[in-house]
Amino acid sequence: MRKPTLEEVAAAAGVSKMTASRALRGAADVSRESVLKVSRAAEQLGYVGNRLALALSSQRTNLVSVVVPSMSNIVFAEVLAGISAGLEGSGMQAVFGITDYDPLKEHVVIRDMLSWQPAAIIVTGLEHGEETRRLLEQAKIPVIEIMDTDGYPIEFNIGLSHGVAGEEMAHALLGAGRRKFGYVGSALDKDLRAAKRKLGFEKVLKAAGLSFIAQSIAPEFSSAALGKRLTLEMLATAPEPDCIYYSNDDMAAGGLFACMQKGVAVPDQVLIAGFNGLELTAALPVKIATSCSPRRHMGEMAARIACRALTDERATLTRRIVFTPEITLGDHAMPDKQA
Amino acid sequence: MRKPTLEEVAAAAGVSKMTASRALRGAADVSRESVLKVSRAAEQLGYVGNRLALALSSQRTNLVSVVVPSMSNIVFAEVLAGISAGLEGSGMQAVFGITDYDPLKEHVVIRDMLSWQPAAIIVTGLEHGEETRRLLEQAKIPVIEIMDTDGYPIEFNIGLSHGVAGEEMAHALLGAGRRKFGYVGSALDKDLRAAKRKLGFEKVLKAAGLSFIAQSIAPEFSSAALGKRLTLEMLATAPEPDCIYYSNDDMAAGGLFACMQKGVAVPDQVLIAGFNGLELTAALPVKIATSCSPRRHMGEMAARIACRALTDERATLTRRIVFTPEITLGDHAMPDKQA
DNA sequence: ATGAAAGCGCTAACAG
DNA sequence: CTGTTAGCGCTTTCAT
Repeated sequence: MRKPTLEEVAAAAGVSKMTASRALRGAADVSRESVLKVSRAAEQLGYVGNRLALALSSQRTNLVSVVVPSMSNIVFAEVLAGISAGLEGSGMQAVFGITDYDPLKEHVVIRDMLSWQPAAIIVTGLEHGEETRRLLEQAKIPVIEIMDTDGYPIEFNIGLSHGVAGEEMAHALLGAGRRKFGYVGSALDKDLRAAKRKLGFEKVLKAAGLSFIAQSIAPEFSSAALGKRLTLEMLATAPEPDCIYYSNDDMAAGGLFACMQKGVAVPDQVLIAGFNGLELTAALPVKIATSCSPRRHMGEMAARIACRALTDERATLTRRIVFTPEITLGDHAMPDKQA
Repeated sequence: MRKPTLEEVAAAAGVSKMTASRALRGAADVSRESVLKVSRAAEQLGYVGNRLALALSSQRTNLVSVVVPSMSNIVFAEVLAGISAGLEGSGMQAVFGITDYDPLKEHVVIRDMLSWQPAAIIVTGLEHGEETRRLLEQAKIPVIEIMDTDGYPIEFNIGLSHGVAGEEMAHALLGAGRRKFGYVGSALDKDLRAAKRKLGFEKVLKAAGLSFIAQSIAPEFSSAALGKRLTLEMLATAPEPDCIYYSNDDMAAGGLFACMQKGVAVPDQVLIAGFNGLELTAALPVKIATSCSPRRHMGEMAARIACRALTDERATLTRRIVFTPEITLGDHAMPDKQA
C-alpha cells in the first residue's frame, strides 16, 4: 500500500480532488462541511502532501538554499541558526549545502541547490568561480551574498568589511601602546576573510612604519588546539611580541591557553586579539581583544531579505548592508588606557 | 525568458526530449554524436535540470532529511558535518531541519521534511510525540534515530547510552578518590540526554551511599559563560565539593575558568568533569575529565546506513549500533592514580 | 539508438 | 461553493 494521495483523500471524503486541495490549504471558498470531511479523511489516512507535486504544479517552492563553506566552525552554524530563525513563520524552508572551502565543490553544490528551484539563494562570500557566478546570475532568483562586503556582489550583500575589521583592530592595538606584533593564523588560502583581515591589519602597521615581527601560519583549519600549538612555537623563538593578532577567536583562545601554560602574562606581557566575539570569549579567565561579528544577526537579516525580495518589489530593496564589528579590548583595555 | 527546459535543449540539439534526457544522464545507449550535440546545447543554454520534475516523475528523490534540536551547539553542527561527509559521493543530499528542542516544532519539521518525499530520514533522539512517531513509521522510508540508545527505536538506531555514560563517569570519579560531588547543568527539561547522564551518575552515587552535595541548574541552554556563572555561585556557598559533574563540556570549560579565576586548584581541590570530548578541551590549560562522544562518526555512520538501507536489503542491516564513549580524566588522572 | 505516449501528484484557470 | 480540464518538466515504458 503506497502513501495516500490527494485523490484518495478526496475519494474518502466524497469530494473532488480540487475541493480537497482547497480544504487542506485552508482556502476561503470551501464549505465548513467539506473542510471537515476532508480533514477527517486526511487525518484518518495519514495523508502527507507531496511538495514535489505542489512545487512542480504551482511553479514555486518555499525553499531558500544556503551555501556555507563549513559546518565544523561554530560561526557558520550560528549563521545557519540565524537564517533558520529569520525564516520562521514565513513558510519558507532553509536547505543547507557545504562547500568545504572548495570552489569546485561550491559550483557543484550551488548547481545542485538550484536544480531544486529554490525561491532564493544565500551564499557565503563574494568570491565565486566565473561559471558559478553565471549560474547564480542566470538563476533569476534573489541572490544574497553574506559575511563579506569586500568585493562585487551579484545582487544583495550583507556582511562586514574584513579588510576594515583588520585595520580597526590594528588601530586599537596601536592605540593600546603595542608595537611588536606577531600573527598566528591558519588556512589563509581557504579562509579568504581571515586573509583580508590580515591584509587590513598589515596595511595599518605599514602606515605606522611597522610590520609583523613573527608569523606562524598553518595550513589546517582553525581550532583552539592549533592556536595553542602555533603560539607555543612562537613564544619559543625570539623575538617575543607584545601583541599577537590571531585569525579568529578559536585560535586566540588557544593562544591564551598557551600563554597561561607558559606563564606569560596576558595582557601585560602579550596582548591577545582575535575575531568574532565568540560566546566562549566572554567566559575566558582573561578577556581577550576581539571584533564582534554579528553573525547570527547577519543570518536573520539575510533570511528576511530573502523573504522580502519575493514579496515586495525586489528592485527597491537595499542591496548592501554593511555591519561594523564592534571592537573590544576586554581586560586588555586596562593596562594602557586609550582615548 | 524563462529557464530553459529539457525540451528546449532537445530542440536546440535537434533530437527528442528522451534522447536529450538520456544523453545528459550519461545513459549507455546514446550515440557519441547525440551526446555531444546535447551537452553542447545544454551548456550553451545554461540548462540546469529540474529536480522537482525528475523526482516526481521517477518517484524517488536523493534527499536525506536530518532533524536536529539545535544548531548553535557545536555538537550538532559536527554531527551534520559528519552526515554531509558520509553522504559525499553517494549522490544523496542532506536537508536539515531544526526543532529548538520543541516536540511540537519537531512534529511540524518532520512533517515538512516528509512532504519532500525524502529517501530516508535521520532524527535526533528516541523521544518523539505519539503522532510524530506514527508519521515516521508510516513514511515507509528508512528511519534512523541517532545520538541516544536509551529507549525504543523505530527502525535504525545509532548512538550511545547516556545513562551508562553517566554511570561510567561516576565510577571513574569515585575511582579517582572523589566523594563530595556537585552538579552543574542547564536546560535539563529540554536536553533529555544530559538528564539521562545525570540520572546514571546519581544511580552510581546512590549505590555508593552518596548523593550530590550541591546542585546548580539553570533553565537556559548550555554555554561556557553559564557554566562559569553557576560554578561561581556554587563555590560561593558551602559546602565545597571536591568534584563537579557538568551537563557537558561547554559548561565544564566555564567551570574551569571560574575555578581559575577564584584561585581554586583544579583538579587538586576540585575535579571537573564534562561530556563530549569537544575539540576545545584538548587546548584547555588544564585537561578536564570528559567522555568522548563520537559525534562526527555517528553522523557518518548514520549517512552510510541511510544509503545502504536504500540499496542493500534494508531488513538485513544491523538495526542498532551502540558506541561506548571513552572516558578520560585528563590531567585529573594524576593526583589520585587509579587502577 | 531513438522516439511517442502516458503519467508522477498536484494546482491554475476556467467553468458551472 | 464545487468540479473539470490542462498542464508543470521530467522519466518510464513500450515501440520502432
